Amino acid sequence: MTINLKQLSKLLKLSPTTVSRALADYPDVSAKTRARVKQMAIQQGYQPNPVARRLQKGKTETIGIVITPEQNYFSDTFFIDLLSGISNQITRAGYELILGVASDEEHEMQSMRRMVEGKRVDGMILTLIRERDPRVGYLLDRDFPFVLYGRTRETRPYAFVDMDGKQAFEKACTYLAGLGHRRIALLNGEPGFIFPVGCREGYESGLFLSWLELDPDLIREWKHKDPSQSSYRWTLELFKNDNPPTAILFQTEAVNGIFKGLDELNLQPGKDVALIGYDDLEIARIHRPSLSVLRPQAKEAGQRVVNILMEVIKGEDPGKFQEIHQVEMVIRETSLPPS
Amino acid sequence: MTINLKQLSKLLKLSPTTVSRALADYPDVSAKTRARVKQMAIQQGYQPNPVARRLQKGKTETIGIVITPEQNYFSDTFFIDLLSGISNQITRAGYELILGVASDEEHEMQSMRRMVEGKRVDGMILTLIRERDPRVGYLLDRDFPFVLYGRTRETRPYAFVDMDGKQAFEKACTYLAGLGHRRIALLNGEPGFIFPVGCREGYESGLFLSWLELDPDLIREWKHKDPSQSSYRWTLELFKNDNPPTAILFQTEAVNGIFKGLDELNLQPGKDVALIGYDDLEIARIHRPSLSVLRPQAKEAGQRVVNILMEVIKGEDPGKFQEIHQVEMVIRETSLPPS
DNA sequence: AACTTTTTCCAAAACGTTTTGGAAAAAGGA
DNA sequence: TCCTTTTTCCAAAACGTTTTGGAAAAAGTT
Repeated sequence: MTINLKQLSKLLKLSPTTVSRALADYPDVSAKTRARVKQMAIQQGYQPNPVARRLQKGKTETIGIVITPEQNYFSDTFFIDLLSGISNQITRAGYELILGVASDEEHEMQSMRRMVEGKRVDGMILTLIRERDPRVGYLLDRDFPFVLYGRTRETRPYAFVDMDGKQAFEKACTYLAGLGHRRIALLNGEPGFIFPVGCREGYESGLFLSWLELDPDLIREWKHKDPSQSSYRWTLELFKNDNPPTAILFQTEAVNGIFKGLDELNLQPGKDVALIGYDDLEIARIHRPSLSVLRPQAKEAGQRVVNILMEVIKGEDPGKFQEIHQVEMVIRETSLPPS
Repeated sequence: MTINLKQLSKLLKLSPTTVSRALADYPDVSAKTRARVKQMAIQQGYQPNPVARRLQKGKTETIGIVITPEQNYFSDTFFIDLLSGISNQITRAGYELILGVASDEEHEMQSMRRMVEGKRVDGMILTLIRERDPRVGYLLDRDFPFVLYGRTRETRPYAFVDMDGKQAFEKACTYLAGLGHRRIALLNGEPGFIFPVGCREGYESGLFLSWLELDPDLIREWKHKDPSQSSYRWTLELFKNDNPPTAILFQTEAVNGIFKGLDELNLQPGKDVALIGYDDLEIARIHRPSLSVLRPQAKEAGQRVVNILMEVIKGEDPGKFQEIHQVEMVIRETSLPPS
């Protein structure tokens, strides 16, 4: 069960060197002994001790990620899908994923530094990226391998996988305009993070392409810590406008607050107000009427992040890996023409 | 930055032995040199290479956990709170938390075996426990340290931290009965998992203590994979009863389906039907009327799990560590007397 | 002063791999 | 047969710690 290389080689009457090389498919061990070694290894359930291998190889075979619960990141399926893609791909590479949970920005940095400076990981994965993200500068400064899920303001080249939020919101916006909506509101995510920036760009571009005016009164931002509460208040406020919107674009995370607000205003989602959310959370499918959404492929993105990180760890130029993934639109019941 | 012990000892004109022992506060190094060593270590930013230490110590200093996304485990704050408590405590101990994400029961086992048989962890944390859980037998068979968050059917002693679901549901049930409710329904979690068992026991005990009859028509179970959909159907079905309930106990996870069902039946939550959910998710606080809940202290539980696991790894008898934590009841707006 | 005890330090071994740099054995070529 | 090349194997070193088992130096005792 817990046999090691020396014992295995004794059993085979071979040197540890040969056994090690046989298992690693080196060409300088004969096919016959290689087969014999492999068979015995399986029979004895031999698995090389990862800690010893790491020491010798000078690698930790480990990737780090730090998540923060205060931001409602785990709500529903999106993040776990991303994590699932990451985890599976890391396992496939024979690596380990170590997880840090930090309560705020400061602890987030602290947790990352422990991993990096403590030589506990070979690379980092960063999520929930801010517009100016100190983590990116930190990692670039010490030339440490990392990949972002998202983007940030940084002139030096770095690797990232991002969803094309701009294109997604542009698509949703022009779609609604095509249906005849003229007053389209944007309930955007918290300023400071990078994602809402793209959403806004796409929204404005969509308006422009549809020959619609941008009305600042139709744009608001909710708080990450409390998406429902802030979006609820914001929805009420929005319809005090004497020329209220007939459609709203938003992140699905905030949908409970919007539904609540519309309900209070006696407005029916889909019928009186068209809605398209970003992220296909469970609530979107379950709600009646079901919510039209923009659906990012989180699992695939997670896998790409890992594959890229492996290349960067190998020494490839991070600047070569900058991927922007398209986002599909799922039309359900809340994206009707204005009544 | 990346100085190692040998280099540090050269700088100090001491042997690596002495430096190592000085940093570890061994008594056989003089106070003077200890101070000198520590100061230089800080100045040079020396941190012992964890991989090398692990090899020498014969420990991985790593704890494993496997989560499964298909079950809606990550919904909202509960699980991330648990994970947060676990992670923080593990870091405090100088350990690492490695995470596996498995899509189903089979991969869950596979991921765990890789950690255990691949000597990648010193101990396992298990969550989302089934009534008969093969993971527990597996770990007990090979005498591998682990702690459950939850319980299972197993005669051999093992360590666990569990919430007192029985007491919680009993408390909620007698509370509702005390308000005058005579028809109290239970919308329980999926059979096969351990948690609904306790909920049911508490529910039945609560009825008994309140001199109420148990009516099997008032008990249903929803599916883990799709809590909202199944609980929605179940809610509609429940009120076809010619003697419908005036109150429902359930896991908050399923609340969207219940709200949806009640809405369709033109029943107002809180007013026409009293509701108490288990788990204080965001939706519970945000909803109007706000949802009365049973609130488990997930973070504290996570910390206890880790502390216990550390003891078990040290060789303590796991049977000594069996904790059942009380659950507090938070009365909000959905637990009024029957109208 | 001579002996004992305590304090302070360190060389060497060990943890379990992989890699380096040959060496022995087999095969091929003349 | 003898020399060269190729194939097959392995001893030793290395990765960076901690621990073991002293040894030297200092302090204390008589």
